[in-house]
Amino acid sequence: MKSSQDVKERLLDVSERLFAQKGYDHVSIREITSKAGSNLASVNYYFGGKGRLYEEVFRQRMVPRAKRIHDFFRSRLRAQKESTPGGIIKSLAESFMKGPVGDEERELHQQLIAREHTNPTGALDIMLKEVIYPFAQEIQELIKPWFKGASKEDITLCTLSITALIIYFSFIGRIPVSAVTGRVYDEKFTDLLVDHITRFSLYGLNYLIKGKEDS
Amino acid sequence: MKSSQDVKERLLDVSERLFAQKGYDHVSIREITSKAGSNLASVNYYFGGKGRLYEEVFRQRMVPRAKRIHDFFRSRLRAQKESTPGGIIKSLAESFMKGPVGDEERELHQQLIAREHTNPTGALDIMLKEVIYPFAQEIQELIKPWFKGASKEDITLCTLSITALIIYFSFIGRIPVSAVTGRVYDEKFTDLLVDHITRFSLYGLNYLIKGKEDS
DNA sequence: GTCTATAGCAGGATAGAC
DNA sequence: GTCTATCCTGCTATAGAC
Repeated sequence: MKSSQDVKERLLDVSERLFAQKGYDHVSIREITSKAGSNLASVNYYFGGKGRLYEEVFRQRMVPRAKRIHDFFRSRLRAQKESTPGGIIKSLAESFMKGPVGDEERELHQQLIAREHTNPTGALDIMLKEVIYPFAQEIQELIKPWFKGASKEDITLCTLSITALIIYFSFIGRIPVSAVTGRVYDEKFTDLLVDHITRFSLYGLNYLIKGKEDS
Repeated sequence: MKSSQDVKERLLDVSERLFAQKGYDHVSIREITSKAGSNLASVNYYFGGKGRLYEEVFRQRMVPRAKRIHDFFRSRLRAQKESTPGGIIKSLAESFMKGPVGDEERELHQQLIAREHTNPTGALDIMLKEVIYPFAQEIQELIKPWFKGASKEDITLCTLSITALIIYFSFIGRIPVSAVTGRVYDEKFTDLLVDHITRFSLYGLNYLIKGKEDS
């Protein structure tokens, strides 16, 4: 039995994958509906158009998944006795790069986010408001107690730098990263990257302490 | 007098701006030719199609501009008595974020590069081979002597991390960066970012030295 | 070399039968 | 609710006049 719920869910699943793989413009309603095994008119019937379907993918798939990653990060953190900066960063990198979702799903997620960064539609705003902004606030609060003397702005920028590294290495920069290092993104390389990001960021954070000493 | 050279040049200039602003798919030959004041057929006549025009934009505009930025970096470096890691990184960030081109041109350049990262066509390969790869090699060679004990791979990853920060803060991450910091990208903020990237990276590099001491 | 007119195609959306 | 047939728009590319 395929209830109308099933059709909607399948449309969301199929279109999310296609949007991530090929980008919004390169996916046609014809392709979505044929792969979802539904009718050509179904996208318009259920969502009111291709653009609305895209938005719903963010609301019903991307946001909840991002929240799961967020929760995963929190539980990781609780598992440590004490949240040191190193522990925070490592939990962060691992949550994003090896988090609570399958490899393929994570890749879809990162790909769509990356596309929205360079081709922003309204959908990025949904993520910003629902996930990115609150998450950023939380990280800042976690880091702050360790760097009492640092300004709020410096802490914010450091937080952004850590996410920049994660986003770049986990997806946006894949092509140049592979080209320059000569490596493919297998599990071993991902582990190496998590390790690198953690250490580079951890040392980077030190400027919050030592920044004022030298000139 | 408009020689055929003029038409070609105008087509390259106009289309580069449009491709950067709207992305390849959202620019039509009609718009390009009308803004360039040339005929609808001129793109096909001179370049052999929209795709070829796009490639030529990279070959004739992006690559030379990137080489100018590269040269600017080198001259910056020579101006210092001694190339310390801090000097190298600062020159790097400044070359990209305040380099030898006007603000609008730099924004176009970064925008196109960013689009190619998430929507790769063959054009990114041109940049990789002609600019990105050789540039990355050069930076590595510059940094290497300062961190004798570090592995080649770690140095490569650090180099990539520095470029990741530059790329993220200068364009890809603009929307989240503005949202989280509450600031707009004016000259003052750009200066602050250059400063932050330099310091964060400089401290980050330290793990190349100290990495082995602590477990 | 330059231009117009048009071929040829693909896509989103919808009307209306069932 | 589901499906098909079709409309309409917008695009690239090109043929052929000038």
